[in-house]
Amino acid sequence: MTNYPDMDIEIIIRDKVIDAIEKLYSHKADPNQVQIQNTRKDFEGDKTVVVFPFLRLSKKSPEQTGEELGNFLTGEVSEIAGFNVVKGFLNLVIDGSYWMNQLNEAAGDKQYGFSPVTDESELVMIEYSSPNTNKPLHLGHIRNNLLGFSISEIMKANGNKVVKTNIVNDRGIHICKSMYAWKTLGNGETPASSGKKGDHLVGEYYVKFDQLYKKEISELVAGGMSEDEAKDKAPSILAARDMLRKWEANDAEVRQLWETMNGWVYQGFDETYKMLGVDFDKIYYESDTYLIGRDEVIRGLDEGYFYRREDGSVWADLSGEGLDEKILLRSDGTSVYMTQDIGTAKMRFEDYDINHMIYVVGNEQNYHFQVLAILLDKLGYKWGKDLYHFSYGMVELPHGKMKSREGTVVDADDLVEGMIDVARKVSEELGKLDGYSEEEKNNIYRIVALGALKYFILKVDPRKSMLFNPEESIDFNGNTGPFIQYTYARIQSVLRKATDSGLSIPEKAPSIACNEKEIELIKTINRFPFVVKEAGDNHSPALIANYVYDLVKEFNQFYHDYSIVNETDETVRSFRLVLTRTVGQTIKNGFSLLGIEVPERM
RNA sequence: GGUCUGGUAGCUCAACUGGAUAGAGCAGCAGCCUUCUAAGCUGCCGGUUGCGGGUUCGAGUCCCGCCUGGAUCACCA
Repeated sequence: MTNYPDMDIEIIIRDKVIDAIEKLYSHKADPNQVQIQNTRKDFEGDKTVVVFPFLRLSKKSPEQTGEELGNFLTGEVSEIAGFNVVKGFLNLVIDGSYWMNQLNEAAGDKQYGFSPVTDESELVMIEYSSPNTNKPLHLGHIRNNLLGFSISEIMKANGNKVVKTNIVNDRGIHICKSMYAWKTLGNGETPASSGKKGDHLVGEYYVKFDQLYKKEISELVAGGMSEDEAKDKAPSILAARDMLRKWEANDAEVRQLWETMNGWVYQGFDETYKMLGVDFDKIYYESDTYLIGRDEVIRGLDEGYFYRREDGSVWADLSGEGLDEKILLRSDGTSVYMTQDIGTAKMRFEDYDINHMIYVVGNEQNYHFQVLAILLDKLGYKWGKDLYHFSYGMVELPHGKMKSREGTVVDADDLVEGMIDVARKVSEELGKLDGYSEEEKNNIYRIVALGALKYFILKVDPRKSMLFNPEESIDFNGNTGPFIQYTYARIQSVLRKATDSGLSIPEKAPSIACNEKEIELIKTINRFPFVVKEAGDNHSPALIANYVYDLVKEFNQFYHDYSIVNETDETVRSFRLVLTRTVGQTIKNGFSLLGIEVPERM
């Protein structure tokens, strides 16, 4: 009999299964053939070994093979207290003392489930958000920001150094449109003079430009011009293009206006970011990177990776990679989106010693990143083909995609504000916060509202598109952020009650004979570090969200069925208090990976 | 049209990457507060996993063909 106190039970089982196959059937089993999973709840046992893969080696029935393996394992591993075989599944019963140890591994560890970041840790740079500075953030950006922030936290928890970065698309024709509209129609309106948030104000002028442009087009078409020509000749678009040229030529007046309006937008964005609880370690601006990108393209041209057409435009021929040709510089020498991304990548790798680069960008840009990876590779960057495009699905409304022109955009600030209103209403109806100051209450409304919104978005598989119905407010009951926050607050309430009545909660749980719910809870807590790792490997906050929900559901059943503070057996009470506290800690840790706060009361 | 991607309960989502009887929430119905927070707990109802083949001990998951939604293929970003 061997004891492996600190080793994970699954590793032990895997090793011993391989031993067993060798001893019993004289075959070497491939470790990958050994499939171990948590036993489903409707069967007796804790860990299950799938025996089908070994039938070829044992040349016996699934039942008999399972029996033989079970007998071997029970004899070899002290933690295995018994087993049963159902069809081709060997269910192992793990001794209660093992679970008690597992609980005490987690108990009192504020960093439970997280791997430490060390000097040797790899550096992961994560780009997310990446707004244009001509309009405010909307629901699509919210998904991006929440995913980006959460992935960053998850990568940290997996022991990586993380640099959160943002590339701000602060130049280009779209910015000039807002600028032109403001200049001609704005009468000097400012955020201060109008009381409007800066990004919203600039966004209004972007819309006004579009209206003006459309009007001019229809007038020109009415005057006999073709639509294509009208689009090209409308006075407003000519003026915007002129501004862009002046901008590139460093025209003082245009630059001044550009800086002023962008300043308004940044102030607005900062508010929104702050409210969402997201931040960045390093911000890049397209206005700083596009020229570097242009130089890189020229270098690629000189070195023969790209070619120039007769009109002067520069292209990459990717037909060898099964893709099309891609433009890199316009015939007038100005740069496109791709150019800028090449420059930004170069700057980043000069600024940091990056091991992994992750771009959090919607799946509508899959092609773009496929091309970017190839281009960087061609330009000689060894990390080019290794960049990871975290491609997430779109947020759809009941009537389809958000269209700014059709007014179906769900504004980020409005959405958060609306959520806070709902949180306030729900909370006031329940009346549990009576006696708190307005400030305390407002903070709780904020925490709950954001918890609801963030959980709603993060619980779905990021790769899939998701539906948001603005008509129905996000739920606060069931599988939701507030339900989980509520359970956390409830746990804190129990712990307060314990200390208030003079009970001390020990660091480690005393050994007791656990009931089924307690074992289930420990098993669930025990899964957390694996879930964190899996979430990192799969880049999926949803795995964390679904896990925390499982844990909380489990706890609420336990809470309903058993007393904690009111338990009369002192040892059992101590054990349950430690268990309860550990569940609370695990909820908090899990939610921190989603960027969701937990309230002490609600 | 080429490429990529999705289709699971009335609705919104899961399913440990090929494992046991496909699970939750919402909505609907029926119960549980004199006791640690009822934003909770317990039941009931709800499914031919788009359709048809194939691969194997075993398929929602892998392969092929249809049906169907979406994205993308610009001197837009």
